[in-house]
Amino acid sequence: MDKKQIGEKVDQAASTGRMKLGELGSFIRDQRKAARLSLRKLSDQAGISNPYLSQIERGLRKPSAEILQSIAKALQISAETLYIRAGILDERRDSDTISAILQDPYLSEAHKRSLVEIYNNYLQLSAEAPKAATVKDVTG
Amino acid sequence: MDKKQIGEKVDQAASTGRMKLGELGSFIRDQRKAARLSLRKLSDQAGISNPYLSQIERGLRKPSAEILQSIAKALQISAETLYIRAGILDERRDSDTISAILQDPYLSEAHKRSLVEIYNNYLQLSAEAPKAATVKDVTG
DNA sequence: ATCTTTGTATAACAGTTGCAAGCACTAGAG
DNA sequence: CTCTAGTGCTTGCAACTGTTATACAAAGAT
Repeated sequence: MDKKQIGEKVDQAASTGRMKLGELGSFIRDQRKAARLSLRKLSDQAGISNPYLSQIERGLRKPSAEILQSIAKALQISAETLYIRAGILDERRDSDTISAILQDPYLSEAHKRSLVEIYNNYLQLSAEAPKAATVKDVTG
Repeated sequence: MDKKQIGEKVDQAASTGRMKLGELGSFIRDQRKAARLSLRKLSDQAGISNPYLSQIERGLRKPSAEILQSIAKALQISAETLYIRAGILDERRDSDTISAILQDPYLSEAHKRSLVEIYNNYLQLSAEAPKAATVKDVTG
């Protein structure tokens, strides 16, 4: 990888970061408008300064998780929604139930397998259900 | 609420915050030691400076979600674990499995109830599991 | 004994986060 | 028309986050 390619990689990473902040900001602004709130109203309710909220919406600043939490609460949406958009949290997979079972910290491997199997049996009894997912499908 | 009570409230909140950072730091140190890693080794693997990791472990600094993510990855634990301890994420994610079962669009109510019951039975067979969660607990 | 590793202290520093004060503009009321 | 209230943004700044470099004491290894 020569210098030109390294330069391109860096530029790409930088603009990707900015895009993420812009998306988050746009999303917050959209939610705010959907809630019929002015920027000042939302900032008051979230307990943050209105210039700062403005900067966040325009993607100029990267707010901490705490600020995101405050905004989410004021918007009456889940904080996780904002965390996901901010890149703090991963997006849940499609096969939530199996995924949740497999990641449960309190289940043994044997119990996990049993639950997955029971779950798949139940799916087969439901005409509207998708094709039964396997453990392999989930772990990829 | 008179001034004395307000003062006590503020003091309590402040010390609660400090306790939270100390808990997080202790947890990270415990995990590090369980993994038989030196502070310098973990900081290298996490890509953060060792004095900073030391300060985090001693509860002197409040790391960003990104730093927590790096530490979690180096410790091979989920970032969510650290987020919860840092107060970024609610512990209600602990009942992910039940929550996922209940929200699964392809399960009938009867099947949901059955799966939850089986899950709770498995929890009771595990000494380390938390107290069995009920459907009511999850839905709030 | 010496040398290495470990965790911590400290200071200086750069960059970032979030705020307060203030500005420019628009819409509506009188 | 003027004035007021509301709106979103600009700017400068303080505090914080995270780094680097250096140093030290204690523990562990040879």
